[in-house]
Amino acid sequence: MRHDGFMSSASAVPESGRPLRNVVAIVAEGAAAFELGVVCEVFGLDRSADGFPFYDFAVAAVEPGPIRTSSGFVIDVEHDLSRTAEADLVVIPAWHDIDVRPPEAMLDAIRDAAARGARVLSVCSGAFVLAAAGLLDGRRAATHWRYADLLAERYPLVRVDADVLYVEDGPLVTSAGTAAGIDACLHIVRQAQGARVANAIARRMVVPPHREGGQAQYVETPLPRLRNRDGLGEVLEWVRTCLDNPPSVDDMALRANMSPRTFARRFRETTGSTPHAWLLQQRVQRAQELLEGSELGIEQIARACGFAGGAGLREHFTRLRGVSPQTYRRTFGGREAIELLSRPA
DNA sequence: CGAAACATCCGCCACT
DNA sequence: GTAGTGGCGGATGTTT
Repeated sequence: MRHDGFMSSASAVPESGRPLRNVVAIVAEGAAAFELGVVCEVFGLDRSADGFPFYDFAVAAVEPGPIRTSSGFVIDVEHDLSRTAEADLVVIPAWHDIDVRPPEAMLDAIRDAAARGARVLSVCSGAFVLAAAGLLDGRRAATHWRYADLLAERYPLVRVDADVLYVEDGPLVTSAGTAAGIDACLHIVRQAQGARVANAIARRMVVPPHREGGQAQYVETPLPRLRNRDGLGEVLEWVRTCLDNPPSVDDMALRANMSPRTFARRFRETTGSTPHAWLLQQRVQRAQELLEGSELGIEQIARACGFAGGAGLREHFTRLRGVSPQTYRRTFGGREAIELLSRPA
């Protein structure tokens, strides 16, 4: 398994395509502070000292200068849209008024970016900007549930999916309201820099831990009703109930009604990890929970997580978390533990 | 710690 | 021709 090194995965281009270094968020008068904030949090902080990838991040507008957010405060935008010319990812955090057609310069900028092969991400009502540019024609898309019907009505060629947190279709990623933007941003990081970097950033943001491990759990799990497009999510849930006696990869494939080979492929496509590597992550996470929240001994915890003895647990816990189980329990707790786990191994 | 037995992963390729 | 599937085998990783 080679998904555990930040340095290697951060510098190399992973399996899924182009590098991700240059990120631009486009804003306009009435910009949504939270949606923009999410993008800034994921891509705009320099965490390189901790071994995270560094993004060349900028906020741009058609006309640089002061822009008033929907919350009333003013931000000073330094860049104009020429800044998007070298972007690997262009983000439309939201659009202040879906009845107002975005300026042609903005539409041109994202069309050019997409034509160049850059990725384009929208959050919430930002999907209307992508749709106005014609980029979503014939593609699946997500937006805030309040706007889903309207988006489908105005742009009949867009296949609006109202159930998911975000949708990836080709180079385009569209996400639902506000916080779903976090999931979409992390998804893009996961593809470009690997699941482990994405998970670590998620930890750093103190996003609930059950969101880690892959999109299958939440992309394919609709907000209102439960539906699993390929049965993967159900299998993941099932595996979680028997971590003390972990199923083999073949068992999981059987449960998913797929051949082991296809199961492994599906698994990588949706989670960015391999079945066994993911399973180990789950077992170590369970151990982590038990170390914090129970009085069980290391041996007992090891057995509860499917290890034959403390040695196996120690090896994997240390590798994946950077400290031994003992040290973790003894030295760290609560907030400090979160801080510790944010560091590369 | 190493060794041996066992499981997983992934490129390759034939097949639908 | 293109796209998806799944078997195979050797390198690699895991368990005992």
